[in-house]
Amino acid sequence: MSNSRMTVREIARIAGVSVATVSRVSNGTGQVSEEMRRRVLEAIEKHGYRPDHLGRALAAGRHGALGLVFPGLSGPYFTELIQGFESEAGPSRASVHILCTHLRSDSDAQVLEMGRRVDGVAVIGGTVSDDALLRLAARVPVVVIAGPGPGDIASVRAENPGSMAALTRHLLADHGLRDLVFVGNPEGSPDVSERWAGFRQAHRDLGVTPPAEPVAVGLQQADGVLVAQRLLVGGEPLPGGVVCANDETALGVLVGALGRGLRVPQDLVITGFDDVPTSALVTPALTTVRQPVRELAAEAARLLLTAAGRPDDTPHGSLVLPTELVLRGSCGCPAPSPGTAR
Amino acid sequence: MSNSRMTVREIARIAGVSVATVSRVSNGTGQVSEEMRRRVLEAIEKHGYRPDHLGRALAAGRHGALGLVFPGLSGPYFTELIQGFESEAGPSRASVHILCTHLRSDSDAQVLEMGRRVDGVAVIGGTVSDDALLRLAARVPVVVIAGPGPGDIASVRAENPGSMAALTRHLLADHGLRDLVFVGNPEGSPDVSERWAGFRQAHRDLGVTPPAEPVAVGLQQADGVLVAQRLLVGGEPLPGGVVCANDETALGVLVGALGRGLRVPQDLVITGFDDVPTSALVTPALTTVRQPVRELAAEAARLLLTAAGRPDDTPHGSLVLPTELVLRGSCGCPAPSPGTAR
DNA sequence: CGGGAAACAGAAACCGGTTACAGCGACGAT
DNA sequence: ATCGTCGCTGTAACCGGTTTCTGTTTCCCG
Repeated sequence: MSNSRMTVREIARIAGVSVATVSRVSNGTGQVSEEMRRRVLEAIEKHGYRPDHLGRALAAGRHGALGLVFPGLSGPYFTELIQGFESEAGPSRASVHILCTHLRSDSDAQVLEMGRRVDGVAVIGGTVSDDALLRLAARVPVVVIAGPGPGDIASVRAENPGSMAALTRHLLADHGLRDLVFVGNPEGSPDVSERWAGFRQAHRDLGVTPPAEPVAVGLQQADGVLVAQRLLVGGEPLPGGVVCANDETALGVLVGALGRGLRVPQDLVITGFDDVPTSALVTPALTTVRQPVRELAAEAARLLLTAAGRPDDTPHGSLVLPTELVLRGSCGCPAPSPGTAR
Repeated sequence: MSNSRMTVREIARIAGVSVATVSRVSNGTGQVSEEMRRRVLEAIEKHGYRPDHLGRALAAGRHGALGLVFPGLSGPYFTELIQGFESEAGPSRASVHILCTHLRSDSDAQVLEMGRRVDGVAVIGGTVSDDALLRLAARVPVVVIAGPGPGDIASVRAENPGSMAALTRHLLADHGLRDLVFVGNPEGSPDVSERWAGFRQAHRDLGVTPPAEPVAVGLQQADGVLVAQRLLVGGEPLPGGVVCANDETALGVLVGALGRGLRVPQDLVITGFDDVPTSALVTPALTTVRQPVRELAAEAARLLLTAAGRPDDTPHGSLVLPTELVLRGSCGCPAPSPGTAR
């Protein structure tokens, strides 16, 4: 029963066979006679032997693990990402290492260190330097999630500028809104940068002058609440609409606006990006862009797992998953009847 | 420069020394003459050698890693937990493995498997069976976060029943409210179970009959919105107050209530538990109980790291961190002036 | 009955580090 | 001059598995 200190050699001694035979039985490889198999299995069963992961990994030259690097922010987006990644790695018996860079300066070194503990690393765009990314890719397969990979490093991303442009055009043309503000920091992440670009492009396409600067804040719900405080007080005229870089800030703005007695969308139009579960449920429901976050991470894990199998090292190319414009009440579109809301 | 296939023996051959010397130099242990050190460092530098983690771990008999098991739910609570854990493990050069059970049936086996890849495991209460927990603890140090550990397994938790009772007494006695409902599923997690107990205890202490059943829903913001839909429609009389098992559902209920034109706290009182960042920023600000989530996880990591050092295996005892009642506007207490809100 | 192939078991090398132990030279003390 | 000590270095064993390679049977077929 004492499973602690059991090794192949110990089991071999007990079963009266060689270590090779024990290994073959425990792995189901090679040819073993019925008699031998029985003896070995009996010893294994009796002493609760399970092969040590380290020895196995060392011999195989593989860790059986994937790494996931993300900035260390709160919210549904990142848990969703983690779970999408994990749900794909788990069935392949690969464990998942995570690293929160917290946007610290030594994160490059930490990522490199992670590179020698796993068989592949997925990095959220904007968390580590391009230099570190390239050095990392020299050792293990690397995939960038939600951002561009430098060099020929593979990337998995959602379609951002197109759908953000479509959303902005919808507000400008269909609802006739003007004086839109964009909430989000384009410097902070490639995703936001692309959305800001799409936002401006839509303006130019329609001959409208876009705002010169975004409202550069973080991506958390609390940031949205702060924006509402800043934007909706005093004698300042209300903006025509608040286009947020993600749903979390949009929900923050929404809560802040409703809490100040503003009516959405009559007094203020608000839109988000991501389509997190809450967005369909609030009143008014949030107009947003649906993004397959879980799929993004799952796809990254799949790429890494296949790349880890072959010596043909890093996967190439850039995979762009489609997004979908979701029009709900918060932009002024007629809200679907509550029963059919998804 | 080719760091790939460099081993101790290779470096030793190049530098013209023995593997022992290389190891001593790279680890800074033992006595090495200046001349030897120089030669070795030169070879290491020139060929970009970094010792392989697997070989080192195998020799040391330690993985240099901690595991974190959580159910796989979204939201700020879990990202907070992950980061608290990671921020403590990182500086000790321990990597963090995560496992989302998704409340699947085979999670016990997965947890056991994780047990042989790490030096210690932290498990969120309610995610794996007691049996699996005990088997796991036979191999590696184990700490339960936010829940009771079976046997003498250590646990780190926040004070739940007392602060929830204090909050409930405040609503019943100070605000004179009746017909409170409790939102949360006591079966789902030990935390919620303790809070439900505190809620009922406060009723009994004041001679008020508590509700027989909680509104048993999940812990996500979307669940709160659904509760608002269910609770606040039609001819049903409004409850006197909605006491939520955590802030996320409370924020969901708040958004749902505000979206229906209800005034909080005049028409409906809402309280939460956790004090997530958003709760202080919404209007009205959410009355809640502050819980040191990050600290909880960090403390668990610390316990595991010290336990992993010594052969004295699993840590014992149960550590209970204090919580703090935070009275804000959503229960009817006078809201602090906006400038001083924290 | 002889020959070849297939089935099976074990010894030993290997994965990439760490470290106990032994050996060797230089130095100081007796 | 001799002995002990100290400082440094190398050899080899070890961590716990997998796998190659060799050798022995056994079986089948001509």
